[in-house]
Amino acid sequence: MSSQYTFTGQFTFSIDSKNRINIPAPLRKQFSTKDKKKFVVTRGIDQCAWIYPISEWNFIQNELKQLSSLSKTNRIFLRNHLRHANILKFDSQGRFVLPQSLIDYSAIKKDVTIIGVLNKIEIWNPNLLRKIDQSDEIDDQSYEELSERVNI
Amino acid sequence: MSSQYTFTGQFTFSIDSKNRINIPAPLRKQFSTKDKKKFVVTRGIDQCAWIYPISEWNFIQNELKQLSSLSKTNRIFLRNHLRHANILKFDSQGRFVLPQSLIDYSAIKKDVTIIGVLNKIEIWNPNLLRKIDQSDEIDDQSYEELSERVNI
DNA sequence: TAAGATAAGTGGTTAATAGTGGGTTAATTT
DNA sequence: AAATTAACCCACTATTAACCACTTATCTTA
Repeated sequence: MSSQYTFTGQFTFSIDSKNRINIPAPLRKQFSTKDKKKFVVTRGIDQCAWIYPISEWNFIQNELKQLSSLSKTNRIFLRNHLRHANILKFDSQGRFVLPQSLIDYSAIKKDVTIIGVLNKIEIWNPNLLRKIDQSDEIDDQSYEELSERVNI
Repeated sequence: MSSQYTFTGQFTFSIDSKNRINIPAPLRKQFSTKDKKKFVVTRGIDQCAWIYPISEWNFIQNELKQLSSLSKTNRIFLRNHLRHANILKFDSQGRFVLPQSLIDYSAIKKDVTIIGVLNKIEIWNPNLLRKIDQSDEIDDQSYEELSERVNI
């Protein structure tokens, strides 16, 4: 069963003096009535924050349950993924306050770049994203491997 | 399963002061009632913008959903493919506004050349397209390789 | 083939919404 | 009880989307 969410697009917003960030309307509109305005913010694997609608997060949690804690990698991964997860909801203007720990982790100052990546939303420091963009080229070998699994 | 869309032809239109571009009627007429007026504009692999009817795009999205974000290559690939994708619909006159980022990317000024390429539509700066046209000749060797896979 | 009718392409105006900022009250913490 | 934080409300501005209007081209039909 696959996700109902298909976030796309890129937006440049700002974080205000009360650490509030606005969710871009095109993304916010996708939130189903079932999920109300609830979502989870947590650490991304890269240096950014990830946002999952609550139903997505529940699905991910079920996936995570399959990882045995006998493996050290699993233990570390589970810890880091779960301990920084905050269940939030956005206010009547569509904003939420980004926890200080995530502001620090993703080195966010004044501006943020918000991008939709299918079932999640990423919050970036614009400069970091730009840097990643340039350094993280996908090599031909990886493209070859991708092509065997994805037909587009 | 192959696409229902078979866009063909070339048209020269203009972009107006509000960054609106008209979809040529022959192409627009193909949009199925199922797709309403919804489509996706995104970066082409060459220096142009690509338009996919929403059902075409959904197919691509479903393929992308199979990629786990635990892989770094996947994360980069997903981000860069999705962040430039804008879900839009054309207005009652058959136009849409081309996002500024795509205007920049494809170096569009006043005139645009719109061409149908099977399941997608390409938006070009006429000068760029002309230049590509001259430099990107297909050599005999490549034609040979093509001939083994496509029977026309 | 000429004239009317229809559709297509382009331009502008208005009304609604989105993004942002700040203040007030309620809740929680110390 | 004081202080800090979180929820809620109101307001301003800029952008966007819906609407209306005009000109040119194409098609139809007498």
